[in-house]
Amino acid sequence: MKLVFLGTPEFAVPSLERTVGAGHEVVAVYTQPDRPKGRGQKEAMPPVKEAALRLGIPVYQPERVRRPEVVEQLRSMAPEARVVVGYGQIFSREILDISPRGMINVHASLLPKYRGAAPIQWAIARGETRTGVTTMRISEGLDTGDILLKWETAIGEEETAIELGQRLAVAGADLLVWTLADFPAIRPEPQDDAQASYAPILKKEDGRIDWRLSSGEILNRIRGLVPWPGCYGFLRGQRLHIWKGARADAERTCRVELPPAALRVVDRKLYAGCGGGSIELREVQLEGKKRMPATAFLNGFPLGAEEALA
RNA sequence: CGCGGGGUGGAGCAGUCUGGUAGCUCGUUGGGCUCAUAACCCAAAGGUCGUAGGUUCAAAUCCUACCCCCGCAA
Repeated sequence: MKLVFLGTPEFAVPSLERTVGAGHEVVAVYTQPDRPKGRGQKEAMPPVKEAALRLGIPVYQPERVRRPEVVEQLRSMAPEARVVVGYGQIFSREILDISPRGMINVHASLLPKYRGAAPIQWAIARGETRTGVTTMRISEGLDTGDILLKWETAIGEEETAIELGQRLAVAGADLLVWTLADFPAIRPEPQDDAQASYAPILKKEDGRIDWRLSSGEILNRIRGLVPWPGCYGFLRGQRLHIWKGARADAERTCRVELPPAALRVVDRKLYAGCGGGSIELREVQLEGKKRMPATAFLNGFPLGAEEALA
């Protein structure tokens, strides 16, 4: 099938690679423009662009896809369908109608659950035990299009958003190839809006831990919000990232009871109080420092008796 | 030239402003104590103080250049 691929992040790379691998003719890849990135503000190309260059596919990086000349360019390519995986720009009606089979999207959740920009992270952060990937036809709403295929999987108890993201990227790529192969036979199914939930784009502030939450809720956030924004509190005015936590009673029968946000060292382990109980902080990172095991952190940062996070 | 912090025995840090014997916590090794121990006591090993140059009687510390790591921001 003659296709145009639109995507940007790491998550979209397997979809692009497998689509090509399945024998489809990807005539062009659209992705976000190179942006100054990271420390030093160096220009960096999106992961999908790197993959496309590797595969020898022409890359287009319009500042705005909705501009008339870009729409015209897309139309002139006359693709049978267009595949969208995390492109990062909103499409106009005009664009949606260009190809006969429309635009096919891969979304990292079981729609209509977790519509939006960060379905993987929020599924974990909210304590879901199952999730999946969905292919759908893009409509004008936010992830509201008719569903084509779904694939479901369990979320591991210790699985992080990074790990789940990698799994779902591959699963999504497979599902996409299936969808393209069976396209004429698939009956698009409208989403049940009553069942919908949202996974809004993550903000730095989403990582700030509310220590009144239960230990389970906090641990879910720690797993779900990696690698960004991560979960954090403030210790003596400095940001302290919590990269890895564990149930306080995981290995021992003694529970450590602390008031919310209080920090305490027991048996060389670092505990933080939360709503009803506490969690063990396994891996932390003080602002400007490297991430390190809590034991290493404690060696160079002796904690007072009344220390607490804010 | 986006803002900022940092590179000191195996790990995490102090010491740098006010040059002059390299220190702390932990780990490691040996020994002791103990029914026992990740606990406690004693002892030991282990560092060209990121790299290169400069200033100085003397540089981890002051000056110059470079390399690497990290937080913010995007």
